[in-house]
Amino acid sequence: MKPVTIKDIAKALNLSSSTISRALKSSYKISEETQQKVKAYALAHKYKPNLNAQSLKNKNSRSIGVLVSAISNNFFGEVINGIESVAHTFDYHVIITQNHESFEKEMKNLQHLMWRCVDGLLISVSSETADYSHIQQVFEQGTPIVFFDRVLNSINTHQVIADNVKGSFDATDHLINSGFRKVAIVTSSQYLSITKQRLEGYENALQKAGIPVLEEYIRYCEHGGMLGEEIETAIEGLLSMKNPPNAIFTASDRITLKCLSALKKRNIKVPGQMAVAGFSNFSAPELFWPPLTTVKQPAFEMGKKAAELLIELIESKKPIKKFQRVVLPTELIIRDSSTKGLVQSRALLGHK
Amino acid sequence: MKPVTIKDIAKALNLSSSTISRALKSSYKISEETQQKVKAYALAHKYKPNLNAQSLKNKNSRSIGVLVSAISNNFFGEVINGIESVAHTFDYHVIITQNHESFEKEMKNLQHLMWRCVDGLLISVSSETADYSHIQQVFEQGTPIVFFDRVLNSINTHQVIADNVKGSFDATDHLINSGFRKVAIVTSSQYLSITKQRLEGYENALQKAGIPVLEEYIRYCEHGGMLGEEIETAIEGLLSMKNPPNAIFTASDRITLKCLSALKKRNIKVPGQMAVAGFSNFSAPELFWPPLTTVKQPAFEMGKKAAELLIELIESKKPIKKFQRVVLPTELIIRDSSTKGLVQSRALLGHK
DNA sequence: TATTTTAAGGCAAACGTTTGCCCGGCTTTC
DNA sequence: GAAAGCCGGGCAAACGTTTGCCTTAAAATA
Repeated sequence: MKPVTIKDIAKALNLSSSTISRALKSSYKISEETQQKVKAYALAHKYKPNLNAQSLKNKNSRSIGVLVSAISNNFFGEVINGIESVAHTFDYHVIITQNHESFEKEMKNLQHLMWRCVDGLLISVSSETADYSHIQQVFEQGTPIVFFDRVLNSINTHQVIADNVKGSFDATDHLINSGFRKVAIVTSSQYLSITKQRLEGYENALQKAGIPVLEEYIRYCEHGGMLGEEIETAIEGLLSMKNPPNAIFTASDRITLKCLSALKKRNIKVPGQMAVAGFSNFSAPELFWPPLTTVKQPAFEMGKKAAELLIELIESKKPIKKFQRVVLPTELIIRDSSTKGLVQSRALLGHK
Repeated sequence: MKPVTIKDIAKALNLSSSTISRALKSSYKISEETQQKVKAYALAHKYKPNLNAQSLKNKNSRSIGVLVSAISNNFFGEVINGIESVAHTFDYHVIITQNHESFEKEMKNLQHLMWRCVDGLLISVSSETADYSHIQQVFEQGTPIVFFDRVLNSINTHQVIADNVKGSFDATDHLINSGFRKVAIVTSSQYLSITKQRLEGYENALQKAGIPVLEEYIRYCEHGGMLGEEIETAIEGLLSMKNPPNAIFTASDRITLKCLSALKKRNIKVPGQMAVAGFSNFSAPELFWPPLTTVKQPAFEMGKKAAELLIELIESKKPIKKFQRVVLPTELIIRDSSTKGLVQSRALLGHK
């Protein structure tokens, strides 16, 4: 019934607790023979170290904390799968926290994780996060951190991101090449690294085509699209222009979804009246109407790589000074939402 | 830098540790005056009890474990949001584990959670789970458990489920009333409670309409649709019948999605050649083509209720003998995928 | 032979809380 | 006036591990 402890083993084998502890750790101070005996007994009796006791003593917890905006977001769901896949093989536990794009919640979650003595943090900041002193602080206290997706450049540590510049360049370029020269962008808050990067790719593509960048074609969503009216305002603003766009590049899962809803509500046909392409990791973009042209990020790999780097950071004896910035390739998948007629009409014919 | 401990407070206030501990807990053994003093000091110095020390002493952890199949499933994502909403107000932490419909993983996760000394469990079993001895065991050891969604009747504790019988009755009935009398069902593994319940509703609706239940119209997916070929086999089986169905009722998020993909791949028009309605909590079913008729479960409420019951179970002084079976209402939302012509043609016209 | 080294392991304190028991002083009760 | 009953609080052990330091005996060195 009761779990077996080191003391139990000590008593059974007529040794002291310290010997057991050391034997299980293969300390050089314990003879090979004794080690074997102890390990065999431990295995046979399913000894599991008491995590709380270990944590109390070592001031760690064999767990890593994850800060994301929302797990219902398919992208983050996949990232977490990647994180767990490596964390579990290294026997770390993953504690997931969601901030729902709220700075307030992000701070609370961070505090909570620190209280839980997590050994390291995997962070993708909220779209409201303009002030990073809370993160800076725990970083300076020595907590290992790896950023992914939405990174903070002011904190010198590993980063794992998608090639946002190229991804949005590809999408915008594709829209332009498909005949849409009036391309708007609906994106997250200015604070976010991904916003800056995706904006850069968007502007690069326009520049390449010799199209001037219109400020009014760029719409930010302070709360990353969490608030319904954000998107409504953005779409309404774009549509009511004297020279409205005929294509929209949407910069995230949630924004893509809400933009499409907003357009549908207004009976704007996509792609007939408005072409759409966006960053997104939906599980079935081909089932949408229209099938969505998407820039897909390698979410699972991102989580995997970030977790690997973090655990390396945690377990490294000597402090690591050289930090990596891992950039993962994105993939543009062209479907109907961004095309001018052809594919669409085939689809229509199919439904006759 | 170092977090303040009870000992620090004791030293500062010239009291003993035990007094501090009791004062913070408002023990009757400590005078009102001293309590005030201690609490004020604790607050001022941001005292946070060391969780590991508490857990070690009390053999609990102020955390609850959650067993689900996959958080990328929108339904479970929402359930977890509900769970967290109440857990956090009661200062419990939520540890989420995914089994990806694997019995093996479910057992591992359960063991891991027990190792972490979770104070209680929120369980929705995997579709492979036919043997529940692992759950039975921790239950008998006294761990509070609340089941949700996919429940186990053999273990006597609280259950929170959706009204699966009525939900699938509604959907099937609606399909029949829309003119589809050859309704098949693609569902999860036979083991699951939701499968049995949803099958019951399906059969009730057929019975009401005087339609005999055809065994070949019922297709199970042992792995809940995790394996691509499961759905392929099911769809292929249905389509190759001498008397194929003209409507499919799909019993879960994942199955709905994969069935639609499989149909699309075969160029079967929905709803022209095959009507579809299914259980699902997609965030934007109206953006699919066709817009999906869905039975929506109150996922957030389910998580909330389950967590409330669990925490009550955990914190109750006297053992609770009387267990509830909470049944939450479902909602049928009719869209194009299940209709015969009218709405669909409107949609087509709109795209001309 | 006397001394140092090494190997193998034990002792006990420590991590931060909790809690059963004890204690001194004051008020009550007979 | 002595016994009993609070009241407010302290002592110390315990939870299960870890680790610095000590001990012992044997082996190596001088």
